[in-house]
Amino acid sequence: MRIVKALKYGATWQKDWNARVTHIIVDRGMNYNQVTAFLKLQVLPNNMIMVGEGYPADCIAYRMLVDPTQQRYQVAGYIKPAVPFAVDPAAREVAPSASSFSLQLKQARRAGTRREPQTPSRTEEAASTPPTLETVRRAPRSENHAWERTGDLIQQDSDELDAAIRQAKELQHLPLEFHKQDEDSRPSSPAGDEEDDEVEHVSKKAKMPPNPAWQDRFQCMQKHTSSDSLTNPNAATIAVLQEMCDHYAAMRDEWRSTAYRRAIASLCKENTVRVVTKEDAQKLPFVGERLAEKIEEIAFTNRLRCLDNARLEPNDHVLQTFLKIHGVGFAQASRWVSQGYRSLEDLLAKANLSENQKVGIARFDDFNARMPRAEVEEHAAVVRDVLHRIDATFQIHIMGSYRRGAESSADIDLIITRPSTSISQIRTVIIDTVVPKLFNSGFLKATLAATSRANGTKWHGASCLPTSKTWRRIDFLLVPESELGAAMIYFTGNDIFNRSMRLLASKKGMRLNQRGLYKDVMRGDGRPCSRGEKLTEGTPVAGSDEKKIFEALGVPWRPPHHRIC
DNA sequence: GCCCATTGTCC
DNA sequence: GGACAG
DNA sequence: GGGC
Repeated sequence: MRIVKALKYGATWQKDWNARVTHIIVDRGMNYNQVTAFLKLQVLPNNMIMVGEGYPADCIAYRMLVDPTQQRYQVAGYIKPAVPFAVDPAAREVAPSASSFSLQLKQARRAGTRREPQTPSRTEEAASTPPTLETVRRAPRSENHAWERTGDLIQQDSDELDAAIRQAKELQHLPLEFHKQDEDSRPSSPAGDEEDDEVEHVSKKAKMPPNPAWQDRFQCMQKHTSSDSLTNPNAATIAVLQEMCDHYAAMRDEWRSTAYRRAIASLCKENTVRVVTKEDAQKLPFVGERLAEKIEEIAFTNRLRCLDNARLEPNDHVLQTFLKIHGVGFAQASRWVSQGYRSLEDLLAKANLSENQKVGIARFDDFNARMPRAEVEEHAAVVRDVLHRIDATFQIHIMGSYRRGAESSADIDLIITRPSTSISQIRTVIIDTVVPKLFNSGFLKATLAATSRANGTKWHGASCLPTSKTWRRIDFLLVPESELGAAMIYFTGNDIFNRSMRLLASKKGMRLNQRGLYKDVMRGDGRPCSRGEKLTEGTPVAGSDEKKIFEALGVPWRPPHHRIC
């Protein structure tokens, strides 16, 4: 990552030891002797600049070549050559012969995100002492170079280097290693968390008052709408955190991204006062020390330095495109990228694709488009017509974002059920009759995941209205009456709300899935309610009625449009 | 140092 | 059994 | 990244 970044700002990267080399950037953890041994040198040539790994980052931050002789860039074991030559003005030019190669720091290409150079994004310590070239004192560049004296050009060990490059490329989607030092450099302050202690006490004593405090931090306990966004005094902070969240999501750092999402949710709830200090921020659930510092930084400076850095990350548009193909996840997308495929056309021509992926590519634009509510209803009506022509007691419920009240939806989620009818009977009708009929009428266009005859409950595919040519993703969930409530919770979502409900259930020794709520679940690690593989399925508590499931879980009822987390 | 939801289907 | 989806 |  550091190499890629430095290249973007105008550095050149020499893969062998040659006359163009001006700086040697040494990884933290390596010392001077290791470097010279690796380069097969007795001693570093006087004209060579050897600095620690933080140097390029600082140069980028300050938009200049900072003084490489500063203490913070010193490599362990390196004794600065006793230079002080008579300071000849000409000699103060930076490496004249080399500068023409690489030493002009250039602007990053993405111009939109840049700002004034005098506010470098570093810690206070660094910011207060902008390094300056004026202090640089070095010997004039010698004519006979060290590598010439040592005889042969060094046969660079390109295997090792290649391995490092491959590794760097593989690591580039991962967390922002680059910013670690930024975040760690701040001394942590003792934070007041007495409130939290009390919360823990309650749960540890295993007393279960009607609504113990420890439950309050679950997403499903709070009502959330999309509406209360612009009135929140923390809206600006939330927006910045959201962008970080999106960034980590794009990097496929699931846990960091959900951490941000949870913190954002807490901040959304705090809609009366503006959270400014990190002490206050840390009192919010899901906000720890580091997020609290970030919130404070945003409140004071209206921006976040590590987000500025994140924006510079080369986001791989090819990867992002591949990820939008139905049936393609991060594993496959990165495999294709590393195989050199650069476009959907490449994939069609060269990659071997699963059937679903073929559909996903052929209907790439269709599946990535959203449809208005009215169209969702039309699709459901087509299915309902066919179903009712067979048996009018079948019921269809439109679920998903539609039920949550969204103005547009990415797909159509339908629950199909019928009173006093077993799941296998429902399945037979749907798979043997309804689906074939819908294919014949031209409504259904493709099957992406068909339910197995034995015990399946879902059917995924694509549908298209006669008045349109855009294929839509459509899902059927086949549900017996006795499980309708649980299925509705499951299929209404959103995903965060579901996970929160299920997590809460497991904390209470129960289990929630699309079939029902179960109690007395024993899990493998001996602790009945926290985690681990379950040993017993548990006994059913509720399933047919959404409200009863909420009730049994101790969650205040929330209509679908308040389940947006 | 581990967990962070759970299940069905595809391959 | 991992990847992917919902 | 937070909670335990």
